[in-house]
This record gives sequence, structure tokens and C-alpha cells, in this order.
Amino acid sequence: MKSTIPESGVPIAQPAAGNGGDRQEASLHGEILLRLRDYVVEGNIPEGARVPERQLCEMLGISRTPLREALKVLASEGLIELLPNRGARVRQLSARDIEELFELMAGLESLAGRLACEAITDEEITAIERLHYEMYGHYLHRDMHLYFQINQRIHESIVAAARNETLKTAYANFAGRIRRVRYAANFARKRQRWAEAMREHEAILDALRRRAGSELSDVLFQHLRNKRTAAIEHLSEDGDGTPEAARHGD
Amino acid sequence: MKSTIPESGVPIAQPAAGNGGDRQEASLHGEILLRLRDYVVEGNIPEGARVPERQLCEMLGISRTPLREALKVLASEGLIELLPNRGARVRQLSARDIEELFELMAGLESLAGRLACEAITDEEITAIERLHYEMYGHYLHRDMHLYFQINQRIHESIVAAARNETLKTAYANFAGRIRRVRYAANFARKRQRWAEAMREHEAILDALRRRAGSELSDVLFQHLRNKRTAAIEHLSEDGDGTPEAARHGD
DNA sequence: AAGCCAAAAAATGAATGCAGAATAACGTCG
DNA sequence: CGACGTTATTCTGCATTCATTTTTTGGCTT
Repeated sequence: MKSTIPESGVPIAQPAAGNGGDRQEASLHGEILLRLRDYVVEGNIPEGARVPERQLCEMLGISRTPLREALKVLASEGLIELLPNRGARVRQLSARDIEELFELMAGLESLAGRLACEAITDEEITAIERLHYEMYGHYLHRDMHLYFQINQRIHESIVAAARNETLKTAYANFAGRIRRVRYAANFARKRQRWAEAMREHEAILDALRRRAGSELSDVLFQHLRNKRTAAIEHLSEDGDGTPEAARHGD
Repeated sequence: MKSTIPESGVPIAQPAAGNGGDRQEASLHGEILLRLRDYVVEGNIPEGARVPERQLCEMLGISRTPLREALKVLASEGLIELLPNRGARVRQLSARDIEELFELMAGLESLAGRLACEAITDEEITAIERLHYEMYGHYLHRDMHLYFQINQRIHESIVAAARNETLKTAYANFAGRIRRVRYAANFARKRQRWAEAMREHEAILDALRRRAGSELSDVLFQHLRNKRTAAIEHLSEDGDGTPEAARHGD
């Protein structure tokens, strides 16, 4: 049997106690949607692999109807592809696709920064400052894993401070699409780039403190664009490997 | 009054010769999706109105299965709402929703401008200049309709020049969501605001010519933000509706 | 007559069934 | 022995059917 889906994990098919921050908790197709989305985003299905409906139905213990509804939605979100009469495949992102997504994310976060400057409270800035220093500590200790975790939280905080739910949703959507490669992108950072990123983060914080919207917008965009560049380089260097650098000890 | 959908028009239910620039032309649910999306975006269904599946099925001459798939997608696109066990409704945008969408559109177009500066050709700039002067003519003649038409094309040209299909798609998606109110937003422009918009457009063109990415990003954002403000003011002036306005198409 | 409860009708959500396409399996021919 | 054409199986796409939920309608009580 050429099961494209690893049956070992079985992260789906459980009651799924508390679902995430999305609507549609009640209906079955909504539940399925949330689980399938997570399942795909987490990378449980190899890229470009065929996703047989039958198998997923058994996995989820449901009929094909709600599953197919969920698949349509996932396709509209850009996570999977629906080939006519040939089923669903996990969307394979070309290098250009990834580049475009990074640009888009940079634009959205740049926008978030600009908006945040108009609405952010001193308390929120203080919170971000705390995160920043914590991140700096991880940087000094060369703890990439924790560093990226905090880094993520900082960027999320900025998006949250923009006070724009629509933006937040869109941001989350696109973030989901590139989540796999984003992982690689993070580890693409060499020492030098890492130091650079830290300096950029200080500039971000500085602009935020001064509520300098345009400036923050600019700095954020450049920061994320650099990240993108690093990611692209990394991807073209070695297809997928996450070598010794992946161990956060260093 | 039960039938929330005007049966007179019947713009759907035809062979639908050439469908638009989207994928999924082959499958039935894809076809349905395109038609339903247009149908909703064009404002054929009153806002907040219930959309009975049965009626749409008859209208489209299909069974409920593909229709429901299309509805799920439209919901994920934000055009309609799916209330559990209570059917689909055309999404009612609150003032805040509209504001958020305008901000988002401004951000996307601001991003487009920045990216465009890196890739745009002289020919494209010349084309936009031509559009600009044409628009200026309509401005002088106080021809709002043609003015807005050209205005739209200019903004589309900028998005196209960004060379980012993902951005373009996202832009189109959000544009669809606010298409109704956007029309109102255009006519919200009073004389004074109109002159201001013209000046801003010149600044946009100027920054574009110099390929000044950050600057163009800034100018575009402010330009669209002003537009937004005008729209919001306009909406709060005469509460809701503008049903007759929707007639004129674009 | 107004309000409320109950039963009927209709609509939604999900499962099953069926036709057509695509893939796999098989046998034949070169 | 390999390539190709044919058949069989699997899978997708849509329609139909079944089970709940909601909404309506009718009747009853106050």
C-alpha cells in the first residue's frame, strides 16, 4: 500500500477538545476544517503528495461530504490544490511563490507597524520591550530556538497592536501557508545575519517608542525582506536540510 | 416578504460563456463558485439577507452538494456568513469592518507601490502617466464616473507592476468584499477632497518616476487612508442603504 | 385579543448511492 | 523481454436520501 499519509501519527481523529481561535466550532465541517488545516500546516503530509479522500474519511471517521467541503475551503486558502478529477494535493510552493508570500507578509507587518503606532499603549510597548530584552538574552546565549519563539511573539504583538482583526486574520492565513519554509527561513540565519536582525529589532523598537509610523513601516519591511532573502538563499543552498544548526544547543 | 432574492433578474442560470480569470473552470462547483461570487459581489442580494439553498439550487439548476461547497468557500472569503443550522447570509459589514478593510487595502497598495518601484519599466510608467493625464481631463470636466474608472485602472496598474501574483489575488479578494461600499466611497468625495486626491495622485506619480519605494509607499497609504476617511464620513451621513447607487455598476 | 405552547412544515447538515473519469492491472503483440 | 492496448478497479463529482434543527402555523389558555 502506498499510503501517502503517515498512519502512525494519527493526530486527527480525536475528540479535539478545544479548537483554536476560529469560528465554526459547532458544525462538523467546521471541526474538520480546523483539524485538516492544522494537519496540513504542521506538515504531516509530504509536499505535493496526493490526499485521497477515502483515507482521510477513515482517519477522521466521517463521510466524504463534509471532508470535501473542508478541502474546498483549504484550496481557497491556498494550502492545497484541487486537480479536476484527480483529487487534492498539498500545494507545492515554488521559489517564486515563497518569495511572493514573504513580500506579502512583509507588507502586512509593515502595515501593522504603521497602524500600531497610532493605537498602541505604553503598556503594550513595555511588554514588547520586555520581550525584546528576553530575546536579546537568548541571542547572547546563542539559543536559536527560544530566540525565534520570542521573535515570533514580538511580531505577533505588533500585529495585535494594529487593532485590525481583518489584518490579523489575513496575516495568520498567509503565515500558515509558508509555515514549513518559515521554519527553514529562521534557521537560515547565519551569525552575521543574526546580529543584523538584532540591530533591526532595536530600530523597530525605537520607531515604535516614538510612534513613528512611516519609519516603523519602513524598518519592518526591510527587516522582513532581509529575512526573506536569507530564506531564499538557504533554500537554494540545500534543498531542505536542517543540519547541526537545528540543535539549539550550539 | 419571503423571497429574499429577486427572481426577476436571473443573472445566474445561464451557460455562462466565458468565466473570469479564476481557476477551477472545469468542475461544476468551480463554475458555481464563480457565478455566485459575482452574484454576491454585484450586490444582487440585499445585505444581511438570508440565502436559501433550495432557491439557489433551482436558480442554478444544480443539486445542493456543489452549491454548499461553493458557499463554504465564499464564507471563507468573507463574502457571506454561515450561521449554524440557519443558512447563509450576505455578510453585513460593520463600520469597523469597512474601516479595517480600507486600512488593509491601503496597506496592500502601499506595498504594491514599494514593490513596483523595484520592477516597473519605463513603458509602464508612461502608460500610467497617460492614464493620469486622462484622469486629469475628466477631473477638469467634473466627470466623476470616468474619473473613477481611470482612477481604478491606475491603482490596478500599480498593483500589477508589483510583479506579485499572490498580492494581486489578495488585493482582488479584499476589493471584492468592499465593492459595494467602495462605490459609495468614491462618491463621497466632495469637491475639496477631489482636488486633494488629484494632488496626491501627482505625488504618487512623482515618487513612482523616481522609483522612490518608501516614499511611494507612504504617499499611497495616506492617499487611500484619506479615501477611507471620506467613505466613513459619507456612510455615517446617510446611514445605510444606497441601494439605488448600486445600480450604476461601476 | 394577546401570548404561549405544541405540532407540522421546511430548511439545514451529513451520509449514501450512482455515473464518469483516472489510475492500475493485465494480457497481447512486436 | 519490453512496449502498447485493453480491461478492471479505484477514485472523484454530483445527486439523492436520511436525520436534526429551526421556523412557522395552528390551537389553546388567560
